[in-house]
Amino acid sequence: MLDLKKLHYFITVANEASVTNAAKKLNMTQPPLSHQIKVLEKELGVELMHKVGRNIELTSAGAILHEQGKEILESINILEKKLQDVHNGTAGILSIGSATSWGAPFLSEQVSIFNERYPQVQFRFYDDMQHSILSLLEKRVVDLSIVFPPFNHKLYNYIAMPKEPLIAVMRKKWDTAPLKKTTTFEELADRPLIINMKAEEHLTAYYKNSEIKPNIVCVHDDVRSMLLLAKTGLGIALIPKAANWVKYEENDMVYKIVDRPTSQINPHIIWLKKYKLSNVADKFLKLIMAE
Amino acid sequence: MLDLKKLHYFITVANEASVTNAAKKLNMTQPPLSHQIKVLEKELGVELMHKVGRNIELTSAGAILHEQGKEILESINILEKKLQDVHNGTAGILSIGSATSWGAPFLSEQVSIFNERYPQVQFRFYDDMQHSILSLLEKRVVDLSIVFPPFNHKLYNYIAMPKEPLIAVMRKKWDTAPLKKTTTFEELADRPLIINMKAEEHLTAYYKNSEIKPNIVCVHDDVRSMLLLAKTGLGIALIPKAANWVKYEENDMVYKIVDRPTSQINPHIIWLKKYKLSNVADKFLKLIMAE
DNA sequence: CCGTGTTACGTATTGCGTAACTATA
DNA sequence: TATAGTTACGCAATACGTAACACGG
Repeated sequence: MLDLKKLHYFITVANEASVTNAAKKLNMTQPPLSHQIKVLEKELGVELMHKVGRNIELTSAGAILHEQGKEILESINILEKKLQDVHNGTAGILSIGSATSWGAPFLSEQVSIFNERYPQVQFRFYDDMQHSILSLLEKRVVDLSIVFPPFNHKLYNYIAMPKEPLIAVMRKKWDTAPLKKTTTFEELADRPLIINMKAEEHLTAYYKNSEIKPNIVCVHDDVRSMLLLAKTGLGIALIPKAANWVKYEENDMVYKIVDRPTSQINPHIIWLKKYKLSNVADKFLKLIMAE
Repeated sequence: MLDLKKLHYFITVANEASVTNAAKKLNMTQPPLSHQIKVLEKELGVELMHKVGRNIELTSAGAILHEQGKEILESINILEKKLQDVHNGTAGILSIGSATSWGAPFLSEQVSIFNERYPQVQFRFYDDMQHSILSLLEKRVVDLSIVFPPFNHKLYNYIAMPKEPLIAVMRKKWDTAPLKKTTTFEELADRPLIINMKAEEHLTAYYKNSEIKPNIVCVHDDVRSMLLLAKTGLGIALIPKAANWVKYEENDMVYKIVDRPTSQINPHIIWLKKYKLSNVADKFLKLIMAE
C-alpha cells in the first residue's frame, strides 16, 4: 500500500526538481529523503525519476504520479478538514423530527440563526404524528424531535421551549366580540372549531366536568390546511401563535389570542438518553439554551 | 498527515462493523487494530466510532470518512496499477516523429499490432521536415523518429527498417510500356515527375554524370497530395511502396515498381543515445526487432 | 573542488503480538 | 459467563540524522 508520507516527499521533490531543495522544504536532511524516494520506487515497482547530469528528471510514470498524487493529497486535505468540521458540529446534517407541522415553527428562528453561523450544516425536518416521530428518534433517523407533553421522561432528555399561546383564526362573521383582542375557550365553545388532534385532547379534558360541549367541526393536523379552512369560513382555527406565519392579507380575517394559561401549548425538544447526541445536534441545543 | 494503513484499517472495521472480524480479515490480532483506530482518531482529532452496547457504531464524521476514504483508497489502487502499466510500457503515450508523411506508413502495421496488444498506449505522430524532427527528438517531444539517411550515427541509435522500393504512380497516358510491370529511372527521365525533396536529391545524384536531365514537374513532401496530383494527370508520382495505401479504384491508374536497388528508400527509426528511452518506446522497438 | 545524489550505520519511534483487564448482554 | 473491546508491555521493523562516499560540471 502506498504511503502518503513518501508520496508527499516525492511530490515535493518533483515540484522542486531537486532532492536538496525538497529536503529543506520538508525540514529534513537530504540523504534520508533520497532514500525514501528509492524505497517508494521499490514499493511501487516503478522508476519515478533518475539523474540526468546534475539534475533530476521524472520518468513518464513519475510524471503521472506527480499529477495524480497532488490531487489525491489535496482531496485528503479537504476530507480531513471536513471531518474536523463535522466533529465540531459546524458541518454535516442535522435531522429534526417534528410532531406535525405544529412543531417546526417554534424552531424557525433558531434554525435561521444557526444556518447563518454554520452554513455547512444542512437541516432536515421530518413531519409526522407524534408516535411516528418517536420511532424516528429510536431508529436514529432524527437527532432531535419537537413534541408536546406528555412524553416519557425516563427515555428522553428534553428542553422545554417557551410556552406558546393558541390563537383563534376566524372570519369576521364568527367574531362575536369584535372589540376584544382575546378570547376564551368558553366564548368559543358554541362556535365551530377547527383544531388538531392534540388540541382535541386538551379541549376534551378542559370541558370534561363542564356541561358545555365544544363544537368541533374539523380535526386536522396540518396548520396550513387549518388556516385555509378557517379562511373559507368553515369555522375558527386554533393554532399556536408561532405557527401563524401564514397571514392572509385580508381584512376579513380576525386573529385573537386564546386568553387562558391552560390553553398555552408547550413544545419540548427531546432526544434519546441512551444514545450520545451528534455534535451538530449538541451545538444546536447549546444555541437554543443560550437564548 | 493521514496514514493510509490506518485508513484501510478503519474502513475494514467500518465495513465489518466489528473490530474482531476486521482483524481477522486483516490477518492481525484484535487489540493492536483497536489501538490503531484510537490512534487514527487522535491524529484526526475526531471521534470516528464508539461502542454502543456490544456493537460498534460510526459517528457522522466516521460515516463520512468511511464513504470518502473508500473512494480515495480505490483511486490510489487505480493509480498504482496505472503506474505499473506505464512502467512496463503497456500504457502511456508513445510519441513518434516522422520525416514527412513518407515516414509513418512504414510503421503502420507495427503500430496496429502494438495497439491491439496494449490498447492503453496512445500513439502521437509528429510530421515535419527531417531537421525539425531531429529537434523534436532533442527537445524530447518525441521518443522515436523515422528518418532517412544520412543522419549522425554518433548522436542516434537506430534500427534500419526493410528497404522499400519506390513505385511510380501515373495515369495510363504516361505509361509508355504497358506490358512491363516495372520501370526504371531511365524510362521515366523524359516524362513529368512528381517527387518529394529527398527523392529530388536522389535523382540529382543519380543523373549527375549523365546527359539525361529528369523532368521534375512538382516537388511535394506530402504523399497524399502527390497521389492526387498524379491522378489529375499532371505527371508520375514516385512514392514508397508502403505509402501506397491510397489506391484509387480506377482502371485508368497504373502502379509500377521502380526497378533499381539504388532507387529503394531506406527508412530508419532513430532515438537519442544520450537519453534513456521511455519504457513504451523500448517495448515498441522490441516488437519491431522481433519481426 | 563544489554541489549534487548515494551508501552506511546508530538511535529513536512506531507497530505488532501476547497477556491481562473491563464491560455488556 | 461468554463475547465483545481496552490497556500494558516487550520485541521487531521503520525512519530519521550524521558521517563518509561517488560523481558530474
